[in-house]
Amino acid sequence: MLRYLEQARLVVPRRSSSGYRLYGLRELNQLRSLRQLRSRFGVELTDIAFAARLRSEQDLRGAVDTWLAGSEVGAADWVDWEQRKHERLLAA
Amino acid sequence: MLRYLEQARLVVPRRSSSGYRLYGLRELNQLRSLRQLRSRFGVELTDIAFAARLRSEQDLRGAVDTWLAGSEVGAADWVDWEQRKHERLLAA
DNA sequence: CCAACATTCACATCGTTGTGTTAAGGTTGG
DNA sequence: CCAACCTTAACACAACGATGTGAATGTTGG
Repeated sequence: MLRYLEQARLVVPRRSSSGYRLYGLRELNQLRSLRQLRSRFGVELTDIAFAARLRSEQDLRGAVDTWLAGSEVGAADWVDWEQRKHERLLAA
Repeated sequence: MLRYLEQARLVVPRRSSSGYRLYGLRELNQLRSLRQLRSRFGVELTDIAFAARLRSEQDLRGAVDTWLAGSEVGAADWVDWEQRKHERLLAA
């Protein structure tokens, strides 16, 4: 999993001269808070990727905002959706 | 696909008395702009779901912002990621 | 030197996303 | 009435996300 997160550039440890991954305080904190984000909010990695894009890509943010406004998607709908996903999980 | 979008509550047409889906101008616009969002920005449906959550769930937005700030993930990294995904697709 | 670690690479698995297909049947315009 | 639509339900499926497992090999503290 750590390798996966590294490849996704989410938590990238430094390397020792012989290639060993060195996890410092910074990385441990990232890992802990990342786990919190995921368990408490059901956030997925692609979601974080998207959040990062939203804050840096101006026109993307505009387009998304426009879409959301134009379609009156109350967040309640989406919460419902995520919730049903959860329920399906629990049913197994 | 239309059924899928309806179930995901993204584009929900009205129904005739006998259950037929009635797509009006509003829905057609939603479909067109949705397709643009996807093709131009590589946005996925879960991303839009997440954007909707971000704008309504205060504490979630805070948590994500904190995480992004604390880990100095330049958006360039994520763009890279998405780009490699694309390249892999094209390679097939 | 060697046991206990680490590394990469490759593969396996399970659920989700986004699509399409087919079957069995209801609605409707002409 | 009937052909041409629509509906739901069920299944199929490739790609991706998130995770684990194993083999073959390198590093290191004592």
